[in-house]
Amino acid sequence: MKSRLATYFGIPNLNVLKIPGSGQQHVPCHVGLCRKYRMSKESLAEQIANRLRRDILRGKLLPGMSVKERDIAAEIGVSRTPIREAIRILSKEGLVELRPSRSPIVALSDMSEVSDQIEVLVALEKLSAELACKNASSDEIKHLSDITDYMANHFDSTDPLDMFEIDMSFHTAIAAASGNKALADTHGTFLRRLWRARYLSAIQKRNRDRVVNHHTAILDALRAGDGTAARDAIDNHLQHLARDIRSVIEQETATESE
Amino acid sequence: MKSRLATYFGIPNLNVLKIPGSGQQHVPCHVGLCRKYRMSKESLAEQIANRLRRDILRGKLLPGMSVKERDIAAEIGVSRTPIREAIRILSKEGLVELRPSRSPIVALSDMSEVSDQIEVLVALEKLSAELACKNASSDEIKHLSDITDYMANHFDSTDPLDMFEIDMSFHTAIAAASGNKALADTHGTFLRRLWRARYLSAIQKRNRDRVVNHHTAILDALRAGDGTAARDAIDNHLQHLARDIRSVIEQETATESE
DNA sequence: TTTTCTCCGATGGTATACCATCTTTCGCGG
DNA sequence: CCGCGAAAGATGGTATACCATCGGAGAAAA
Repeated sequence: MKSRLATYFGIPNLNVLKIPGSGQQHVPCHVGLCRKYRMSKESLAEQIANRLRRDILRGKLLPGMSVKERDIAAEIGVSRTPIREAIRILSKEGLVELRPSRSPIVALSDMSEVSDQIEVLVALEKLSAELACKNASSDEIKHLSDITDYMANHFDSTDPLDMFEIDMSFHTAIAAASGNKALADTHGTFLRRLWRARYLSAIQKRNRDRVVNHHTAILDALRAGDGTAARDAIDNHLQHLARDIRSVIEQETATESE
Repeated sequence: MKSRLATYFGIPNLNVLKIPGSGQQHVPCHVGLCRKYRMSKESLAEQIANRLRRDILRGKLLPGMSVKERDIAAEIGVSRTPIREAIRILSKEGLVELRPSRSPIVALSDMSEVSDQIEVLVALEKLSAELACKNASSDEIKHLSDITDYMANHFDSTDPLDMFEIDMSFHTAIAAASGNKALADTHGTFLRRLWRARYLSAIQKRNRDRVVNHHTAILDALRAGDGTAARDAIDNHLQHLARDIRSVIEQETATESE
């Protein structure tokens, strides 16, 4: 019997053959085989964290739901140890909330928390843009340019979710172009935390021209190496985003309290 | 026999009585007793993380040293499980570096990384100050004022390490006064990451007047609710700090390569 | 019927055992 | 003497077992 984990991650039969109740004595090490067969260099815990993160961000696990170690372990077919570790990873990212001697729950972010996070994200991204003006390589600029072009040309013919991810990659690329790793990491953390709110907003408030214009303005400032203009362009872009997110959340909470 | 952990954390005899080799069957739960006796609400892993964090930041564990789960577990007298978790916590804070299938090592922050982190810290603290202008309560302002007064009056008669921690609390208090929890948390993370570099710099470049003047300027801006002035004052203060840190690190690396 | 208390099940925390991998060292052949 | 390979030790990754705690269900008392 092939474990659900194997199925989920597309690991072939030769790997992770698990007979329920047989213990783990003769089961090959996942990581080891993964590495040997060049399948995955992540530890089980990281893979599980990725899986749970996606489930949370996509809404399969809703805010407030409890995340039980044993249940998830049984569902995936691994022991509790890597599940625990995955949950800790997600808690550090702010996606789940640990409670002493209780099940962790999927973090429920109210409006004020989301607003706070947006505020920080804006500051980080403005700094990213400013630094990118000095440090971005021509390749990185081209990458940003390609993303913008693609969005302009395929906005209406692409799945909204895909387009959303492309949009995200634009912002991630700016953070990367800053050349400041600590900044890019932290920026990425906040982007992930806001993923769900951004996603909900993005699929509702689709506005090709606005997005493309904003991105173009940012790109122009980066090309010109004008730090102040880049900050302003980012600020303008994200203030619109913040407004959209707020309106979506208000709408969502209003629906819930009906 | 009292375990070293108990000794280390000042936990009295009734708690965490551990007979080496006796297993854990009849040993009371640390957390439980801790809570019952109002001793500590932290889990073992968190306590260990705190201990290791201090050891790293104070220089007992030097950058580049390996952090072996088994050794630490044996030294403290607990199992590897909470040690693992503690190490993960520290890795998320950037204090230790995880390596696949290798011992984690204490993060060695070269100049460029520290510079990057300072850059982010400055941005976060400028935002904190700006927000604090709007959101700080009179109590919070008074707290900041008290800290500044204390530093002015006791700078030379206080242990440099204590004075350093007081200085840190000034900056933490500003972040808290922003009213933005996500911001305060992230700011705290960067402050911790830079603890060692800041500490080394602080004990070398003691300059009462400069620090007090800077803090006073920041405080005045906060009182006036002048966001721009607050940002500038913070920026000025931290640019001096950055310069000091850089010079200390240059000096340190020069000494090492002798 | 309501309230309180007790007990048990669910769940997270910790300890221990085992496995895969990597590193290092030692031995053998050139 | 040198280089290569195999075996053993060190170390992180995972599985499993046990314990303390907490909350709710059910019983007992008001």
